[in-house]
Amino acid sequence: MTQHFTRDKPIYSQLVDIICGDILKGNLQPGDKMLSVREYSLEVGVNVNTVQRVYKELEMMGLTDTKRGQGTFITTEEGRIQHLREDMKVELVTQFIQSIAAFGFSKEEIIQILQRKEESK
Amino acid sequence: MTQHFTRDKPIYSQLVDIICGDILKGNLQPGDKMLSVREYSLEVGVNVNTVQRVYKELEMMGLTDTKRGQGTFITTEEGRIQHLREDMKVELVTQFIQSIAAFGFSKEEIIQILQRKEESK
DNA sequence: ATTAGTGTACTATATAACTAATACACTAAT
DNA sequence: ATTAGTGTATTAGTTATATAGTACACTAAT
Repeated sequence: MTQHFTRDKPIYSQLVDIICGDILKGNLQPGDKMLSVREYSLEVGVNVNTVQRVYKELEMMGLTDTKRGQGTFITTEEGRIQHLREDMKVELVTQFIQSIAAFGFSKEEIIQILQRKEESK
Repeated sequence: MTQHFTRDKPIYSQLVDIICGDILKGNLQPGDKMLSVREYSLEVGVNVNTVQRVYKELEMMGLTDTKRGQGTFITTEEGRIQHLREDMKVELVTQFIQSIAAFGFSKEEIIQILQRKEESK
């Protein structure tokens, strides 16, 4: 079950994004035990150290709790998840607005296209 | 006049973006002579080779014409610029939609925020 | 006490991306 | 022919990323 990665971004970073997405979408619920670093490294076909870095990032973001010897678990403090959700939203939108301004598009012009687009699920 | 760059993206790439923006916004007009690689390298405080890479990219994108010994000029084929404009627009929106889907946001939710945001110029 | 499963730390290596320094080559004007 | 201004090529060094291998440390179950 190897994953496909883009080359414009480090693998560990893409994995963080994927897991964040799974948490925000509820695929990973508070309290859920995550795969061990070794299991997950096999699952996605990367080195253990890469996964370790992913898990470290997630813990620094406050999204996971690591219990040495037991495993890594999705945080049960749902406030943190909601917080992440809001932060993500704002950051995404802010960056997007910066981009469209940098390239000389108007907000209205963009919203128009956005509304016409199919929702990609 | 040194520029400030972010560290999550190569300098050359940021410079390409800036120049693309200037072209799309009309700050750089078709036929305009660009700064020489050496001038521009001083202007933004990076190495000549970095600028060279920027100019190479721009030429590959069809946005500039390079005349060895004379300089680099904004293309006079305005169709290319319009083409770039459309491509940029679609790409920006597409990537954005992918992101918001990956993190589990709905399009409507995002458009709402987008509309409330100030236009950042 | 032992064992299996977990996260963690460390060192080393390979590779690619990025940047830098320097030298080369073309063009136009004098 | 020379010179100043241009783009181009080559080589080298730095950094980030990813990987590999190995060893360590904690926990729970037996």
